[in-house]
Amino acid sequence: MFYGEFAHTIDVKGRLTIPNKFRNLLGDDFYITRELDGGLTIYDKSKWLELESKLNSLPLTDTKARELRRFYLGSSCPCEVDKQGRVLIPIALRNHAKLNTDVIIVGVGDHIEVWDKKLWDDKYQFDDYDKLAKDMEGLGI
Amino acid sequence: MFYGEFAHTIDVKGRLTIPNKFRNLLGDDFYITRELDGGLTIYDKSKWLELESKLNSLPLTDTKARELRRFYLGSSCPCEVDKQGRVLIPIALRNHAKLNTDVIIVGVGDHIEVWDKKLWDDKYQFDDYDKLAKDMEGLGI
DNA sequence: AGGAAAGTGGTGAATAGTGGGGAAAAGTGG
DNA sequence: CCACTTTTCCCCACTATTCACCACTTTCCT
Repeated sequence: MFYGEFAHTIDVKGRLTIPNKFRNLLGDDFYITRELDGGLTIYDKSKWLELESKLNSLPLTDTKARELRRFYLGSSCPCEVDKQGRVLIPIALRNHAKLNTDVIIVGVGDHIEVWDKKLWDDKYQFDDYDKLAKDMEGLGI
Repeated sequence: MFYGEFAHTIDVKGRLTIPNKFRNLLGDDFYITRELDGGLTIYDKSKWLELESKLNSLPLTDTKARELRRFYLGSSCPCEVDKQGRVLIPIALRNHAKLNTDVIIVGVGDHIEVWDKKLWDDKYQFDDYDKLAKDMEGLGI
C-alpha cells in the first residue's frame, strides 16, 4: 500500500523520479493515466488490469463507454524507469495535469497520484476541518 | 494492447506515421476504417476479422445490417506501411474524419483511433469531471 | 560528522518523425 | 492502342525526441 506525500520535480525533459518508498511496491510494470479531478494516477500492474478489464467489459454501442475508454486508456502509458528511478511522463499527460516543475506525489492506499504542486496546494490545503468533518459524516465514516 | 496519445502530422501526400510503439503490435497486416464518433479506427488483423465475421453473419435482408456493412466494410482499407513506418490514408477516409495536417493517434486498448487534432481537442478536453464520474457510476465502475 | 542513498541535472548517441525527389504504376482521354 | 497526367511507392536527408549514462547536490541515517 502507498502512503505519504512527496515533493519532487519534473525536469525539462519531462522526467519524474518515483519516490524510493514506492519503487519496490510498484515493481517493473506499472501504468500512469489521467485521473478524474485533474491529476494523474499511477497504478501497479494488477490494479491496472482490473481497471482495464472493467472498461473492456463495457458495451461498444454505448457512447459514454467509448468516451470513458478514450479517457483512461487513451491517455495511459506503460511506464519504464531509468537507472535513476525516473519515468518519462508523456507530454499529453503533462499538459492534462498542468504539471510544471514542482509536483506532489501522493500515496493514496491502493494507488499513487501525481499533482502539480500549485494545484495541490490550492485544492487540498485541508484547512477547513469543519467541511471535511461534514463530508465524512455524509459518507458515514 | 494499445495505449496513449500521440500527435502526428499527415503530409501533403496523405501519409501518416504510425507511432513506433504501435508498429510492432500491429504487425504487417492491419485495417483502417470509419469509426462511430467521427474519427477513424485501426484494427489489427485478428480484431478486423472478428468485426468482419460479425458483420457478415447479419442477415442480408435487414436494411440496417446492409447499412452497417457499407459503413464499416465499404470505407475500409488494408494498410501497408512503407519503410519509414507510414501508411497512406485514402482520401475518402481523410474526408470522413476531416483530417487536416495535425492529427491525434490514440491507443484505446484493443484498437487505435485517428482523429483530427482540432476535433479531438474540442471533444475530449475532459474538464467536466463530475459528468464523467456520473457516467462511470452509471456504467458500474 | 561521515558515509550512503536519494534526487536532480546535463551530455551524447541512437532512434523516431517529417519532408521531399524521382521512378514506377495506375488512371484518363484522345 | 498510345500518350499524358496523376497517384503511389521507395529512397535519401534533416530535425527533434528519446534513452542510457555520468556527475553533482542534497537528504537521511548511524
